[in-house]
Amino acid sequence: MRRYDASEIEPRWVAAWEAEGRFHASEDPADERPRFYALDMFPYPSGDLHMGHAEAFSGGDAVARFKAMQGHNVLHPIGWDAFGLPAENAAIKRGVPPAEWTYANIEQQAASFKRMGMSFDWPRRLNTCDPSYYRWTQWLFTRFFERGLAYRKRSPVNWCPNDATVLANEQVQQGLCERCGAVVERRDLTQWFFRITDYAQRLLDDEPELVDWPERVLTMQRHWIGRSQGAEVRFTIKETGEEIPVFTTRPDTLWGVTFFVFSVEHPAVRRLAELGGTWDDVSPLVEKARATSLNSREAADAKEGVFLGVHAVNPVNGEEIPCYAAPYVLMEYGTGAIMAVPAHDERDFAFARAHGVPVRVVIQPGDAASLDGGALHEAFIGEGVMVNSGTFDGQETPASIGAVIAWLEDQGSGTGTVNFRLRDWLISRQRYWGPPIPIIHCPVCGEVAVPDADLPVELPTDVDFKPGGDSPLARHPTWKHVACPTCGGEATRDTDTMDTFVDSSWYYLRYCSPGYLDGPFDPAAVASWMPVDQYTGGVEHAILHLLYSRFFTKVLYDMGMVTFREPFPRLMNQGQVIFGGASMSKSKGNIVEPMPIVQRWGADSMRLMMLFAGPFEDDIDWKLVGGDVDRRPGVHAWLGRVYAAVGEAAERGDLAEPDGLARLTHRTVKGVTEDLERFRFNTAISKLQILSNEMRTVLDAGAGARSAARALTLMLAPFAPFIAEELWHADLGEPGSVADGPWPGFDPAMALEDSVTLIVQVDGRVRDRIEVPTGIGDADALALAKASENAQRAVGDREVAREIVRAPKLVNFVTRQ
RNA sequence: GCCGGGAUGGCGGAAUUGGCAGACGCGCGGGUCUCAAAAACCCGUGAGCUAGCGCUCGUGAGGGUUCGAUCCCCUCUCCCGGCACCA
Repeated sequence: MRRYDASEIEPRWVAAWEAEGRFHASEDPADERPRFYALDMFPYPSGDLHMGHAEAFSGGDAVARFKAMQGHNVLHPIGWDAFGLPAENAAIKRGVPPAEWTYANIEQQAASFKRMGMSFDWPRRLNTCDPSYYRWTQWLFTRFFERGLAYRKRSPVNWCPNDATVLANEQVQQGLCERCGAVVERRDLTQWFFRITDYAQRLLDDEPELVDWPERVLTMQRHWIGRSQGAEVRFTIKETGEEIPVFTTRPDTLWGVTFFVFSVEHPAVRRLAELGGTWDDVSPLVEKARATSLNSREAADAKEGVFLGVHAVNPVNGEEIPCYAAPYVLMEYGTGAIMAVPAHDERDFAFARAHGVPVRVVIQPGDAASLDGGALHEAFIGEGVMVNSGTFDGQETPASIGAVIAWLEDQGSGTGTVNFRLRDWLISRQRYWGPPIPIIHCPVCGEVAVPDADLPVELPTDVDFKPGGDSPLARHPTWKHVACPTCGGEATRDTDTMDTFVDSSWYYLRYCSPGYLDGPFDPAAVASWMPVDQYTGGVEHAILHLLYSRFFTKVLYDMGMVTFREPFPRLMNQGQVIFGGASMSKSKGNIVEPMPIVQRWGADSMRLMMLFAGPFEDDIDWKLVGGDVDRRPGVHAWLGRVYAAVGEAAERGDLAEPDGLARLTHRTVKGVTEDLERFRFNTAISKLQILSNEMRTVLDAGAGARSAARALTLMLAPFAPFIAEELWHADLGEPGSVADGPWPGFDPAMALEDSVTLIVQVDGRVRDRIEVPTGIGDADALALAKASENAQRAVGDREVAREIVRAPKLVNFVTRQ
């Protein structure tokens, strides 16, 4: 008997597909097939492909191939997110220029993808570090700049001392650098930002257009945007007369304000403390805060804080209350100062207790008893009735909040407002491996965008790219010196580069027309492909890449460059590939790589292992499902059986096929089609295994199975494209590529089981099983059930009180107890 | 602390609308073939009781609804992920 040998089959088809130029999306206007844009998050070239890529792309490719077989004109592009810190750091470690290292990895990954049989539209490949790409990243920056969406400001920012660069808030995880894990520091620096906060509300409003996003990603984004409705209330500093606004979600507690707190970084703190004669006490707190990261792991002690020696006047009642500076108030949220209501806020309560500030109850809980005679043991933060609040007494939350806001606005001491947690996106980096920010600083004209005709501003190659205190570009002797585009005078280039997430915020648009020279993308091509029909990628981008891309798309929409507001209506997150319950890492020594598996058992087996291991969105623990690379995977053995069975079925030609097999084939087509639509690869493969098992039985009985074999081969193609192509040609003798389909259809009547098992229960317990025709009626089913000896014995001499009949599935006799 | 998702055999996991729990696969046990082994193929495989027909128990724990619950409701435990002084 012939033997399945992936190492003989697969390289042949890699070469054949390459030679005939398969998998190109058609731009022919006469091509009337519906278009389908299947996009996988593009990889980062920091080495060869890892297990995460293998998992994600096995799934993404199955979808792309499935859609193509169904008759869609599929765009399934590939490219590389090639700029950025990891590649740069790896290059530095190896002592080679980042470009050299990056391009070498790209070629390796491209070769691996080809060996895996990914159905990419190769001529469209792009990479973000290519000047022909980042020219347009820079062009987009200048458009943002013109619209006031890119701006420079000095502010406290996240600084990674190890990578020697600033980081976006989104890149700080629990106070640590997302990339290297170093403790992030806080520095006051002048940096470039994108005004994503202008789009905060729209990022929420357009959520209904994200028709198929994982719920957890939506909640993460919602939480990150962090919308709070409330009021801005203006307090006056008694000693200076200046107004200091605060944000509160509970203006109904204004009558319970007993002190006022500034963030230690608030610009007024030093001045007020000096005025109040307390600066010597306050300054150590300020110094301490400066050294702590913005997203510090340790929340500041809510009790820590110092009296400033000045007072604030409560606008609702004119009361004078003490002002403090305390680290528990964040400069980054709200206005950097708060009105403190200890009776109704946990942190304010703890602070008040520690500093001997009075606690005044102004919200009475529904059950007044829980106030314990007015002596609070903890803050009451729930809803209730206003008390001790002048004319507002008796009003109930939440209606009271609106009433107070209306009154504040009438009084001119406050306004209803919305506050967001989202901060502007810090995009400048003091590193070499990114697109230079296309701005020229002119002593006369200020910040001037590099004219379109001068783009791209190319990265110099003769530069010491190692990270240092400033940008490597600043250290180049000549690069930054240019004439001002506006006045012609001496000026200097901005020497920072852009965050790599800027590059990846628009790559999906570039894929639609990768060689386009008149803009970042051809509007007609984008109109015909976008939005992406199915986006696949890791959940680690739940906030970063996905939020930024949504923001970019909305800006482009406002610019009239695209006609849609959301780029990715459908998103699927594949699970992580882990090992022994933990992520794979060099330090743990538990790294498994896909290519050795491909070499040993073939790409088809590797892909099937990934997709059969469990639901696509669940994590895969390779320790549990992968085993030793030298041990033959179960799916490989299965492919061997398929190879044999399809071969035998083909040899028997048109020998009659049992009706049962034909029915199973139709049922399998129905099930696999539905499973593929829902990313249920594991159950789809299981159904194919059931079909191939049945084929084996039929063949062993001497019957034919050719049409089952043909359908099986077609349905196998999205998962195991090589063996499917081989069987299609060599065994079934079909013309063309199996990848062109067409995807098999099914007859709904044939997809029904011809008989089902009728369950006979007595008091809910299964007592008999009877094979009955699918179309059996209730009366016949009941008659059969009554005739069951097993059921009769179980009923015994008890009386049947009720008969539940659900033909054709079940009859339940309920006896009188 | 808050938000989201989970918990099913030795393992990965199946199970339309509430209707045979454990599909499919791995592993394991037995067998065929072989001088032997590997491979391949066949049979078995939730637990307990039983000579057998069969019976009982069983989807994290406890309760509820129902003729019937892995599925719906309530309470709880544990696990994973995210956020974490957000005023």
